[in-house]
Amino acid sequence: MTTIRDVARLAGVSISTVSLALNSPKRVGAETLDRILQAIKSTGYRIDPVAQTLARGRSSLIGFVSANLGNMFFGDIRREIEHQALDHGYFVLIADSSGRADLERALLERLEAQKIAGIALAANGRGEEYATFLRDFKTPIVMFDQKVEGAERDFVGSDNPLTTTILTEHLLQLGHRRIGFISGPSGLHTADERLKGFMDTMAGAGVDIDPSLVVEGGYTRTGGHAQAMRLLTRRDRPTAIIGANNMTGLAALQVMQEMGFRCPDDVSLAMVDDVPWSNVITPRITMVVQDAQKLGELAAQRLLARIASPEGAAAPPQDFILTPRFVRGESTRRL
Amino acid sequence: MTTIRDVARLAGVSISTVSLALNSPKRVGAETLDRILQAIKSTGYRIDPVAQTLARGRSSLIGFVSANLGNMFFGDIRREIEHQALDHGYFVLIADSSGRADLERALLERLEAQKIAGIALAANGRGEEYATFLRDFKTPIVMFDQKVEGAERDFVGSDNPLTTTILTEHLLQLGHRRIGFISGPSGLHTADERLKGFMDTMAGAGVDIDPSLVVEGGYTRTGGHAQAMRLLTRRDRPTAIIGANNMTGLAALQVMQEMGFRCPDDVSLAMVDDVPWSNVITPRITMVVQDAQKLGELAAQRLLARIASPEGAAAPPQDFILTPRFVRGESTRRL
DNA sequence: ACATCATATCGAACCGGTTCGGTAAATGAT
DNA sequence: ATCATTTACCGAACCGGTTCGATATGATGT
Repeated sequence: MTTIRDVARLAGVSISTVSLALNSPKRVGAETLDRILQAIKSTGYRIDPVAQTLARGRSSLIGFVSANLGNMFFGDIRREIEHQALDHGYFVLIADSSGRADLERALLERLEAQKIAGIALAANGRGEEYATFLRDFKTPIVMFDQKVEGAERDFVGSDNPLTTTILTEHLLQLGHRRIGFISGPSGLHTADERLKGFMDTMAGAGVDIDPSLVVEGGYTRTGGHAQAMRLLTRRDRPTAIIGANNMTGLAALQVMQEMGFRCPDDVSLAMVDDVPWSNVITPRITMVVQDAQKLGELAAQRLLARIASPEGAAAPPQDFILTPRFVRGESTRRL
Repeated sequence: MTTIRDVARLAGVSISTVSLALNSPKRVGAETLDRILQAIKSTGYRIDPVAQTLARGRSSLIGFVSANLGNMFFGDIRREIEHQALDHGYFVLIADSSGRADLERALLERLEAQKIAGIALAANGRGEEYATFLRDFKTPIVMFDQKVEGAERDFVGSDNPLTTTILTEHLLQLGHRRIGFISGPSGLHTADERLKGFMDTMAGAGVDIDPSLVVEGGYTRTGGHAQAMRLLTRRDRPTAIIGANNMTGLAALQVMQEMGFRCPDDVSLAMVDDVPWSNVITPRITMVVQDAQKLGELAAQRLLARIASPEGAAAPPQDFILTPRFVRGESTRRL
């Protein structure tokens, strides 16, 4: 492996001059610069990113931490961030927390130890203490999807109450009153907001909510399945179900199929977020989708800006809230 | 940040002794070791992985490079590798090549510059020259899914010819003769093998193959969609279609739905590999699935073994071929 | 009691860069 | 012609570890 010293020797300059030539070429004499570049060419010199990181105290890696890469929603965001990062010379280190707050925290500390330049985080930790942890983190963090109150970080997300408000209004308009709601993990930002969107809309329409129809599916397939099963085995089962995310929504559909209910004839269904092959699923599910690509784009821009310059780093944290889009399917029918 | 020197000072020993205590504790006196550990505790010292990497010439990062993280198949493998890597103190750096060979190569070189400990690779590059590139790579590589002939690396994959052999025999038994085959990118290992499995089985059964029914869908959704469209708009369309992977298989189903064909009544369908929500897709698709988890497990074990010891590193490359499993759905019918 | 050997610890070189203070030459001001 | 300032480059310290040869001490063999 050729080092900066080899280049310096060949070009007949000191190593500090080579370093200078690499980092701020204009501060080096034109002719000297030429010789150095020539030497670099002929030796095939590649800068060692590890040594550079050690010396600079900062690497050119960006971390991406989320709960579930398998979920298309996070996958799309990841793709977009990765794309932009590569454009700016950054490499993306991806880590999957599996939704476990303790693991997530360990991952973040590990990333920090790697002197990572910045982190895009869909947080799963919660609470005062976690917010403090995030706030005091020295590495720039841009949070997406999940907002942690008190973390005082940039946040990119969707209008979550609106997602379920739209779905609930849609079902109310179709005449549904007994609506089951499979919520996400209570305490999680999006889960609480989506639940609130549902509750408020129901209350706003003067419809009583049967509390036993509001269950917690934890945003997971298995959780959604279990809770949908509970809802649908009741004698007084709901006429419609809302899944607070794609996993729980589809899990509900699966339960309907397993139990021989037809959707939407027997039970209507609506959910938040899309999945990759939704258009070959029968019936086409009515949903509210977030613009994952746009979210990723914003998150990446924000993070790169913070990393790039001291001014960017000093800017006050800002929230970016996108409006989700309603996609009508055939999984809901008029009562 | 506290460094090893702080610990040394506090424990009243030299920094080399601290390093020794950390790396081979048994070579340090019991009492000294105690003092050092105590000093580490009280200072909250964490070793700096970057400095360690620079000094050692090797990091504790493992790279995972594949074409498409969104595809559940790769996602499952990733999860398994990540899991095992974390258990052994390694961090997984994930990179998505989007199936582009040039990008993949750049990623690999970049990972190597990071002095990564090892790489799990689902290769998309092909050809003699690429094989040489992989063979001469200094970092341990374990390839999975896609085998590159001549790379002389460990390989973990499935019996690919068997995947399509099983599906083809199944369709032949049901009386199908005009079978459309949507292949993967020609030149890609699994694609070629799966195509061969189809061709050989047809030939073995004495059935003539209409070459125009064999199309290249490139393993992608869009490619599969376009080719399925071509197959299904023909006057003499096939009675059954095989998708060489999950993307192209589902794309074919989508085309059928768009064109108003019913599956399996009008056209039968079978494919290789599963997708996350296949059990809510109507009809349940007949498929041959690989054991992704097992593949990931084997790949991780192999890679960790190579990384761990010089003996492991020296072991001759070995192939691990798993047998795929047939899952009968309702997407194929007797003619 | 003396040579031999293992054990515990240390000092210094090294990994490959960055950065800052300093010097010598060139440029500009007066 | 003299002094001030800029420009181009260098030397050395530093980032935070690892590793190896050297040294001092104590144990073993005879």
